[in-house]
Amino acid sequence: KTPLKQAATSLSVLTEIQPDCQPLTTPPKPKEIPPADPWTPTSNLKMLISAASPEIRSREQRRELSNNTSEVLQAKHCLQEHLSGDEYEKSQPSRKEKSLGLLCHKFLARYPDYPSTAESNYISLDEVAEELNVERRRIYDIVNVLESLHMVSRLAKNRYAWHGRHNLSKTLQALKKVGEENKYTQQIQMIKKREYEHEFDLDGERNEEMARPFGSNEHSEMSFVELPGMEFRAASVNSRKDKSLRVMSQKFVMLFLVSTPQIVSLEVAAKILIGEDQLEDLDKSKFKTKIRRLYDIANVLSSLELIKKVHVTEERGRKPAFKWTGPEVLPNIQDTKLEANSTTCPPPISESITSKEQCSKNLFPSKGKQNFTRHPSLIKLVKSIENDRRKIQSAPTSPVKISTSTDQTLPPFPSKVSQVPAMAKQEGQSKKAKEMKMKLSRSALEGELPSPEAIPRPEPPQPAAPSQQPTLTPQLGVCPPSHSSVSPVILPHTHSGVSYAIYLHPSQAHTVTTYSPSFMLQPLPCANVTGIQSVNSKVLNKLTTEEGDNQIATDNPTKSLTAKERPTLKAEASSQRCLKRSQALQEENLIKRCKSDEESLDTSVTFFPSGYLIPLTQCTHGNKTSFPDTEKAAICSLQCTTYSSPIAGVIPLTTSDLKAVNIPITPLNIMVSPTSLAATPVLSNSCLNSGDPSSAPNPSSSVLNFALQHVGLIPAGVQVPASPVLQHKPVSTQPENVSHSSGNRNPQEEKYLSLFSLPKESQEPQTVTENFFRTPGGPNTVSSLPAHQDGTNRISQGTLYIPQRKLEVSED
DNA sequence: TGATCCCGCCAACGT
DNA sequence: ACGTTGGCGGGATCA
Repeated sequence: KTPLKQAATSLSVLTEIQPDCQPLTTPPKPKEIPPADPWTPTSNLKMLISAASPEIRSREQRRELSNNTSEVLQAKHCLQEHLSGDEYEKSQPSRKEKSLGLLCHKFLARYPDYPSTAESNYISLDEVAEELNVERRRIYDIVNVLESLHMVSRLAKNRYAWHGRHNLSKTLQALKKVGEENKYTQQIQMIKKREYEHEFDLDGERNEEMARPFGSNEHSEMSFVELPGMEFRAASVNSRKDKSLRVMSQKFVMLFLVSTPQIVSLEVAAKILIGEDQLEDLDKSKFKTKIRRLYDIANVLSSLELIKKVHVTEERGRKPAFKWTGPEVLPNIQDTKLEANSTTCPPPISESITSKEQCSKNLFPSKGKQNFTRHPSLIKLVKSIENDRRKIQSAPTSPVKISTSTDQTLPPFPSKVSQVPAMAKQEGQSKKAKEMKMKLSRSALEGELPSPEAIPRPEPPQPAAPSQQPTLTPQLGVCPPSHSSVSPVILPHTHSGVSYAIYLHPSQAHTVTTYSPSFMLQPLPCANVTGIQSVNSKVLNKLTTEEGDNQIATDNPTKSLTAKERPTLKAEASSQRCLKRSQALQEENLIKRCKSDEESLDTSVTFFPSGYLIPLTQCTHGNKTSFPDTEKAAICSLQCTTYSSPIAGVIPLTTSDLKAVNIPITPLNIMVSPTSLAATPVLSNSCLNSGDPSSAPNPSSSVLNFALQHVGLIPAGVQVPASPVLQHKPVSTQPENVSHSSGNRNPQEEKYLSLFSLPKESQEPQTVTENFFRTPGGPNTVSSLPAHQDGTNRISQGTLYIPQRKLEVSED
């Protein structure tokens, strides 16, 4: 059965790429079949082209495809050349044409990003291997990493189920969480520090310090594969103990999610991954092997557009690294985001399911997808739920230890084994309850929202269902939905086809709902820093739009739908470039201003904690949940103590708490500066924040996480070294994270986009400063906007950043 | 050259 | 015993 290496026929080759979603069934393209020998180089090229073309066709702009695309294009060129003088067939496919990245693209092209729940997308390794004409071994590489992201799950022997990106955000959240728990951030710094030291003192004996394992608390070998929530892998058929690739892939991703400038160099990643298991064996060959593997993983992740390759230039030279380009991962909250313009963007559908913890307002969980796109979805929902349930039941019983996310409380996802039983239990109530709930929520919604269009997702009351769908959102129970004020409002745009996005501070959200849109204009006048920004952004926006750029917000609605189903890739936000520039400028300034060093670092460290107020409420809720019981109990208590001070009314420094609102009224995207809006103190926000699906990640939770880290850190005895250890990243870098991918843009991102719409990002190298000193206010403000994305940023606002090293990141 | 990473041997596993 | 998975690292390619 193993596919013969070269046996594949050209026919099969032609097959791939159908935009259509049905995978296995894709009928062979009738296209022309080269009469002659199937294996001429030409045929290969054709194959490549065919693979590439769909993407090309799509309006791309996005440099996004970056490597892969370019490769394809190159291949194409080659083809042309060859065609003209095809006699001497070039050698075979050329290494590039066989690259894992390309292969992965082809693989991904066969399945929809967001497969409908109903349909079962099965993957047969044999078939795929045959059709793509590669050895099965290669498919394993791809599938393994996809599996680590829960984009596929193994069903049985030669079978996998395709989930697409539905679970992605949940998975990423989980990974982020685990990463945080593992203190990867610290580990990274540690490594950097070491390197740094090495640079200076060449003697570099890796003695004492080097050898010691990171942080005092050995996060034991939590290196297991975690199954974040959802996927319950087919119990029975679990294969060999997961060893590397899968785990490695997850860890690799964690590094991105945890590190601030979301850039991770291979070297660092390899060290961390190695270090984790074995203590230091600086085995060179081992290192090399690790790197090799990382390339494999990186290729797949690149194809998924989650990362992209860049080069980091330090004094030492240029090092290969990767930058996260995937969706921003919110802290635990869930993100039901309110999609401001669901129309335009492919909905992040699955988005995570929220944790029930939040009171979210999920009432309006709009996951964009269904809300606007299709109603009948309800039915589907139910179905999917059932499906999920089924899965759960079948979940493996083997205990997996997952330190991570398992919270017994209401885990955002039902994953851990331990949870399984609970879930099963729920089953009973299951459907019916859900349905009822749905109804309720729906009605509630309708009452609130003027337009019937928005269909609220039904929420399971409890912890629920592991459904992959976004559907299950938060529970009503916690927070009565009734509060429009609290929750972000989505106004379905009824009239004009155009969707608008308005971002408001949570506090104002209700206002919006309640009042006429006219009020929207008010905020604009506000002049704080942010306000200024917003103005600029507006201008920018306009410009961009005119250019015909791919402004997501303005794009035509129809497109989104299509896009959703299509495997194609989205381009990167055009805005990046601008952002980068601005960042660069800022950085420059900053750098000039501060050249401090280690000392400063110390300072910063010290200051860190101070300056933030954390809303109490949240602490209780979300946080609690977030910690795993036992082990972290201690920490937890600590945290609670720390944070419990009643500061409910306080608003986090960050300006970022914006809410997105979709309003039909004005055709413009109006950005309200958060700050201005923020002027009004937020009421009890626990609910607000946490619940708000739309943008802000739950601040408190983020804070907690952050705090956790610190707590752990400090007590841990890991004193913060004077060196480059602290790395909080300036928000500025964040913009890069804007996701282009089809569906996963979250509101925040949207906000971002709107704020800065810039010409698409170029490939020029950008310079990034890892740590710099940041002053409140001032030019940096801009950068702070995106800050709310994670707690860290939020916190960091008051912090000082010291320029540590300047890195140049260049893209290929 | 160094960065990438394809290839496929072959061991661990499942059945 | 045989087929499936998938570590692993040599060494070919690419830049």
